[in-house]
Amino acid sequence: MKQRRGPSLELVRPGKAAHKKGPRVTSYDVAELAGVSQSAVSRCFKSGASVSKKMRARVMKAARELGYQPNAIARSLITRRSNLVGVILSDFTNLHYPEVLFELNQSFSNRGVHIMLFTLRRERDIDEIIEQVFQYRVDGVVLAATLLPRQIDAFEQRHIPLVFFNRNIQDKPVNSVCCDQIGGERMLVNALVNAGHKSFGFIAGPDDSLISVQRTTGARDRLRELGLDDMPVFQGDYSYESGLEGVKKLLLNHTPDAIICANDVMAMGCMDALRGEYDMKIPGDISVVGFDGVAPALWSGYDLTTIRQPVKQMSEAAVEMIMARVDQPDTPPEMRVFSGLMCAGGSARTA
Amino acid sequence: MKQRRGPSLELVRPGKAAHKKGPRVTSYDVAELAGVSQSAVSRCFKSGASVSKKMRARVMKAARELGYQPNAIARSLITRRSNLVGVILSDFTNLHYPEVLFELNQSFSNRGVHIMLFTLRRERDIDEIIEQVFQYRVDGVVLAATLLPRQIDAFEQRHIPLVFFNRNIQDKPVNSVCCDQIGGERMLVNALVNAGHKSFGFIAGPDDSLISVQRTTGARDRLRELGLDDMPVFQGDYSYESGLEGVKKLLLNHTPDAIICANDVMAMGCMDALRGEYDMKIPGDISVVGFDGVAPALWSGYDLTTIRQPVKQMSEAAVEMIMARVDQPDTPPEMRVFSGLMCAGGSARTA
DNA sequence: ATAATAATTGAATTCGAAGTAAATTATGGC
DNA sequence: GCCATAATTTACTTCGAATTCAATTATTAT
Repeated sequence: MKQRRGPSLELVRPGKAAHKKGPRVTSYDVAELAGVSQSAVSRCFKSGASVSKKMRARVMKAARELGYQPNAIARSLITRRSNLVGVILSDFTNLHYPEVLFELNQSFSNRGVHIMLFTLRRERDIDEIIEQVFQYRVDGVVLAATLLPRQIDAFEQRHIPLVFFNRNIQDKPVNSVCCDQIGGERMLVNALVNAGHKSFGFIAGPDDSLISVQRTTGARDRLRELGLDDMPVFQGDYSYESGLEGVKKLLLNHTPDAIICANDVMAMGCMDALRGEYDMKIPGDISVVGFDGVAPALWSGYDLTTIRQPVKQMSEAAVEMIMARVDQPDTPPEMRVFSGLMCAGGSARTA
Repeated sequence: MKQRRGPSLELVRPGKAAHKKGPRVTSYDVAELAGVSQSAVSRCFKSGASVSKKMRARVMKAARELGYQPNAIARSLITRRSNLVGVILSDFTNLHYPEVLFELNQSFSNRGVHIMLFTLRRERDIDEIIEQVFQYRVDGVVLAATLLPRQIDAFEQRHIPLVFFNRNIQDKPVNSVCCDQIGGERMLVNALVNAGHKSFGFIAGPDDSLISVQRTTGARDRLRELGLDDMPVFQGDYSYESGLEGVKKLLLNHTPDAIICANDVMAMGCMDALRGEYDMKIPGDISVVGFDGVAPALWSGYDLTTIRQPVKQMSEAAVEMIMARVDQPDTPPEMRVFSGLMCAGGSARTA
């Protein structure tokens, strides 16, 4: 086992500790200690590389002694793969999104990919956020927010895989994963009508929310098909408070026997208002249904009849689509629509 | 305005488009188009740099034309600053943590720092997560999870600023931001006792949760000081279900006139069980209090009496501490304890 | 044992921006 | 207009790991 002084000397880089901070352990340090080349160290940390086990053992021992961890930043630079994805969420206050984030994180981390989180304070911050996303050379982006065509183009030009979460974009072929909003509302309406409900009220989300628009028209169209009267619509903003407010507005003129809410949070506000301020029995006097299937809605306190989005499957699908594009950039855009699961709770009379 | 063909030719790098992917725009491309050096481009994108306005204008124009965005990965490599921080969360199902994450993200992004999210499936995954955090050379880490001394040491050796969120570590000086769990419980107990409650029950979190231990002893000690009987403790796991279960166990033998829960989610489970399965009036027959101040607990359906953690201030403090250490590595560890805000709701008789 | 082949290993280069020091240009004073 | 000083600008090097290709070593076939 002859020592190789020569080569190992050449490994000492010129201005090593020249910079500011304390000594960081690099692959050169490991190489020097193990008496091998830097390339060898690099190869030892790559799975399918050609390394003898003697070499691997020596390098790993040295690495362990020095507490070496390969620098993912440097690796990203040369491989052009950051193993980072951006997740852009517009509405973090809606209880639904933390769940989405959690599931996305699970799915990505199973593939060794990490999430950089971006939240939008105001919708118009999006351009700034997009710039930052670009700067970090993320491998892909999952968006639960809306983009303008020119913004989508920017992603395409840079070949950054993009998946929209619950927003389908018109006039542009893009990847998206959606819950079938319309189908979900139709299920709810069918169940309500079958149980004898005749008069409806609707509490919607913001009018610039495509999800809300879809849920609203989904319900309205089905009611029309069934020959029922048009329902009054109150426009809320997905918040609990707007659920409370919606009830007050809807009960001003007439008394529906069912209120359909564009999401669970408003539905819960709605229920609290009906019980607390109108002393109505749910579902005896009135039925309430929501959409999303967030945890508190399923608790026995609310026991909300709702459409539960298959968040786990949707997240997994989004991740699959991103990764497919990363590995195979010419994968064509696809739209995957998942049916929600009807959860018949005690908040509505259903048949 | 003479053209400088010579120098700009030398800027063409040898094996430019040799790699795999399509052409990415780099500072060299911008330099070439603007007819300046790469250094100049770099300086134009740095705030306090010495650049003539003529130069800046020319470079910016070229950059805009090419859609150039500086590569944050390459920048991180040379500056040794990633502007990334890791946030490690152990229990994402607790509604409290999404709020923490959101506030942390707000505070960090105000400082141009981005969050890499890590969640723990099982507590023992922590070592693996730590490795990944190290690999990305994050500038700091916020932890809402527990660490062993050896793990803390690893962070110190690498000079990675660390802040614990609601976990105070014994026997080691570390940065932490906490809500005063003990003080909070004392406030609750005082209010309950002042209103005449005499017999208590407690629903705790997991016994390896320091927060739960502190909240439990905080309540118990105050009860003892006030000369009241020791309270039975049911050990839950912070989940809604364990709140339900806790009620069943606590009501088996005796009937307390107040149940204290180690967090809001269990308190809500507790309330639902009392109302739904025991048909008890809250707060007429029994009082319930929680801890955290999560959104649903403050809704009128529950209107829970609880201690609201000042999440925004705590997050801002955590961020400040991280950034202080980044800029000034020898900043001594500090522990910042924030008092919670007592929210007297309708779930408890209080005075 | 020897040639032919396969498996390892290493030197040098690359990713893209930033810092350093030297060179150039602009400004000021007289 | 000329020298001194300040302000810009450039060439070159650096950060740390991966990769290419040539060199070396180990295996196999003959």
